[in-house]
Amino acid sequence: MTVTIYDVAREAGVSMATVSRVVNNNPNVKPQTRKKVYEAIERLGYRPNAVARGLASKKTTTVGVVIPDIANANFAEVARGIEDIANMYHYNIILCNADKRKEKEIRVINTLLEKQVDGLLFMGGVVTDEHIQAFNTSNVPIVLCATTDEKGTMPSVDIDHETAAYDAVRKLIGEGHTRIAMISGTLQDPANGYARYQGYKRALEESGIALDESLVRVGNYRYESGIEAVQYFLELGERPTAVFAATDEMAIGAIHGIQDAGLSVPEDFSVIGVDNIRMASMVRPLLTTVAQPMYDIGAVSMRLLTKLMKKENVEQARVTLHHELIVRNSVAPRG
Amino acid sequence: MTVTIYDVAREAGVSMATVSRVVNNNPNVKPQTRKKVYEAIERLGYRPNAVARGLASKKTTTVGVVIPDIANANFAEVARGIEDIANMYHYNIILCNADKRKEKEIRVINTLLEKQVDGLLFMGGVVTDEHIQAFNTSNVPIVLCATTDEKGTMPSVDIDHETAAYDAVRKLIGEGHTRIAMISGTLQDPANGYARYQGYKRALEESGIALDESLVRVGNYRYESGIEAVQYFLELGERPTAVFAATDEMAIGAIHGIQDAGLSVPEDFSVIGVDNIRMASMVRPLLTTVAQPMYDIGAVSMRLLTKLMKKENVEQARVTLHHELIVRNSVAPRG
DNA sequence: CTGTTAGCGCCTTCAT
DNA sequence: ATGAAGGCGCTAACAG
Repeated sequence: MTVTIYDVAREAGVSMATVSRVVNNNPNVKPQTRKKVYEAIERLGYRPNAVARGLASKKTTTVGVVIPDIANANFAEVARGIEDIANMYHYNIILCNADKRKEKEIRVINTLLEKQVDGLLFMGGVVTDEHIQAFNTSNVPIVLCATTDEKGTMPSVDIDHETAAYDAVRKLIGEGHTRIAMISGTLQDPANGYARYQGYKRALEESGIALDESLVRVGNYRYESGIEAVQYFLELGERPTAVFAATDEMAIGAIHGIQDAGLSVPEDFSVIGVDNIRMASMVRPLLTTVAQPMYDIGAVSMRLLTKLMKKENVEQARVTLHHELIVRNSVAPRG
Repeated sequence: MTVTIYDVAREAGVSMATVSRVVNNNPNVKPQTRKKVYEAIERLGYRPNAVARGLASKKTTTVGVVIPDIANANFAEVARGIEDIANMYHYNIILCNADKRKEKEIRVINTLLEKQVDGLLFMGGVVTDEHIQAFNTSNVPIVLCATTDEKGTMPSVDIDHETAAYDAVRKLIGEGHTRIAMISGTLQDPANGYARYQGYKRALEESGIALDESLVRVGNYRYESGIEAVQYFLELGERPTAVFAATDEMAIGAIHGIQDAGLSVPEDFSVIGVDNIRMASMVRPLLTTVAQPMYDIGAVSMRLLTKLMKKENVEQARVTLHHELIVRNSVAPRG
């Protein structure tokens, strides 16, 4: 049924070892022999069995990527960065989704490890002690991609979320706003949640603006929660004039919530987000936001992983990439 | 270094076979023995090696999913359907992206086959003869998911794109529109391209509306091409009053292009799309569109694949799921 | 209910 | 430059 290396060897009149060599591009094969083997492979339609190869060589040349949330808009771009570098180093990558459920994330990590991947990328979710515990059972390197662990013990590639938020709010303050609301993520989320909230607080503090807790709403990162938050803000006695959303998707919800109430962005209300998802350019007005270098986050984390897999020594295992304010049309000076 | 089934056997004072049995939930093990083995596993931190297991059993309990375009908005929802069913049948799924490049799609298919997946899902891309040829070298079942091959030789799960387009255009006609433009996909794409164009033509024909080729623009499925198309329409002497876009993303581009020109949707211009991507509800006005049952497409195709993998006999290997018109706010009667 | 024994398809020394 | 042979870690009959 299935044709094996042995069949090819017989067909070509050589030994299995030789076939193995040509399949693996080992230079120690006479060109003529190589040709014979290739012909036999062609004739028989031989396809190497990666499972057997993995068992024998103890390497699978594949890295597993766990995606806590496949619907996350950042994901595709990060994945592209990962893949480009992976291809460059001849690794296959396999993606596994975990639906944002911690239990499933752990399960997926274990599945990938059982499959003997040569390395693991954990992308953009919250990293708990349970995760760390699962990571610790691994004897292949793991790097966090677009996230970090609080303790800072794992290799990781991410931006400085606190400063990103800080810069966004500074932009609003720079335009003269003082009543600045925030639509936050859950504060249990260190990166997209807590850190961004801290950045908001710091920017206000530095400008001598008192923090007004009634101006902070916790959302769930989704569009709808942006709408809800803004509806709440609009009913406040003393309305804010600007809102900082911890993610673009919530920022876009905010824009629409404001527009649905008959107000205009940015004339009546300025809105700024973080992430620079593709949709930020697919909304009216175009969203002003702080861009994360998604592609680079993916590329750099994969590059870091290749080094770790090759046991090259890396100077800096926690890298922080730069974010950038993207000025578009959703922020205006206070009227 | 790595602990194997053999180590566990020694530690528990049983044979490898017994350890294998408990790991695989074979009922033929005395509870007491089972307990001993579990304890040994715990003590040693044993993790089964899926590669070795795959080689020995000739099954990997994993199915590969090739994703021609990871940025495609439908993808996440389809993937969710696939996964839910896969979990139900205890299959792991591994995703492989191919960046919409045919050459890479073929490569990914081969990689997955080399990895000895038990089945393959090819999701939503154009299926060429080269694809078919690659599929034919497989000795595991393959099903097309959210796409079909022209010849109709492969198992597949999809909607009827021609009728979906037809229904969308009928809706426009029902509202009194007669000058109806279309933003099409590339006509080489049988499903999202050609079939939807055919549906457009049929709807016009049936209503006695002459096809005006100047009202058809070919886009590339992306937002920007929706904007461009509509800019072109707006410069026409006799403007259309409604536009049918072959995909929601182009439809949303159309909405914004119209708005950017100072006109209103749907007052000045009706817009309808196909797909019902999540963003269709994240735009103003909300997009009227024809919904594809993405989750179901994923779920049904995975279910079909499980049957094929178990060699159960399936009555109908090409299934067509129903689409549905979702009336929202982007279509109005002709003014 | 448990142990023994062959492989699964390939890589990898070690000879030659 | 090539071949022979011993595993890699596990499953699957087959015996008992």
